Amino acid sequence: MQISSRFTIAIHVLICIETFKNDYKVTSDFLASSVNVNPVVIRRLLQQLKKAGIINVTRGSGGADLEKNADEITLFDVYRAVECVEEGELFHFHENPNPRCPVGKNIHAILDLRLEQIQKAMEQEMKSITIKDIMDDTQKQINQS
Amino acid sequence: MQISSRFTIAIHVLICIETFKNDYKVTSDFLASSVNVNPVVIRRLLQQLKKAGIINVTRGSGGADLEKNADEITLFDVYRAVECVEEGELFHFHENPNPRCPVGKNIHAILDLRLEQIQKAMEQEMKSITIKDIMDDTQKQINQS
DNA sequence: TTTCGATGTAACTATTGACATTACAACTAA
DNA sequence: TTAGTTGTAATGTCAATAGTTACATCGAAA
Repeated sequence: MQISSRFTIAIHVLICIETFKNDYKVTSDFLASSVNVNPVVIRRLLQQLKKAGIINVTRGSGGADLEKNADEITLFDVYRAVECVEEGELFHFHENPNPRCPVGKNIHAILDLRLEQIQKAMEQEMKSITIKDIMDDTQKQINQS
Repeated sequence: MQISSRFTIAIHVLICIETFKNDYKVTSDFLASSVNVNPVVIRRLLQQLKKAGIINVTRGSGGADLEKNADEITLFDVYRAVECVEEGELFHFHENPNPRCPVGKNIHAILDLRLEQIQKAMEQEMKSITIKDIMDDTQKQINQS
């Protein structure tokens, strides 16, 4: 099972918002066209990003813009905002192991620390990358192509 | 979306195989009882671990045992063996972004390196932990409880 | 103050993947 | 040959993602 495409779509959306902020009104239709999904999917996503304090969405006249500076938004913030994993737990634990088996009884206690260690490694890496970094990558890539 | 419980079940199974190897014939029914899932789920999992060269499964008379030493099996080996993520890609990319949008056209090239960087961080951590480590944790935990 | 373009959200559907379960052929040792 | 086990196909159930339609609500401009 992979981490939901909501994550990559969210990054795509944030890059678009920042890239086109001076030239276009960045609406859900505009974004939906770039990402190539249904506008409602984008609107739902924008709500999640808004709740997390990452963007503003303007009702009525329309459009979205960043609430924070691009270098203050990390990929971890985005990841958390779009709730790709339930309750922040990357690994799905099998429930109800047999309590009468010494391994089954203790497996949760045994593995919790190790799984957390792995998850933390991933999250640390996410925290080290900001939307600003991706914006810079984007400029380079667009200039090249 | 979380990483499949196949991963934690596989670790549970390997710990059981090693813990009980001298006292029981470790069959799919035995394992199913400890994990508390259907024996067929265990058999399918055992096949994946076998294909990866991690364990042996004895047809006919039954039972499973490790093919390598516990300190030569990393959590990454297990993770790969049970194919928790499609084609080794942790992140699900949205397909068909708009090629006429400068962001949509380049988003894949822009993000690929960064996502790989995050995935690698997680995989490195997985490679640093072996079944032997978990076995040691298990002994401590069982003695305590 | 009406109109227009947009957001916010509910409702429904389709699709996909995980996991459970039944059934049975194939195999091995006693 | 028999009993116990593995290997695997077939089928069912459930949850999550994502697509779509529909419409109430909002805000700015005509």
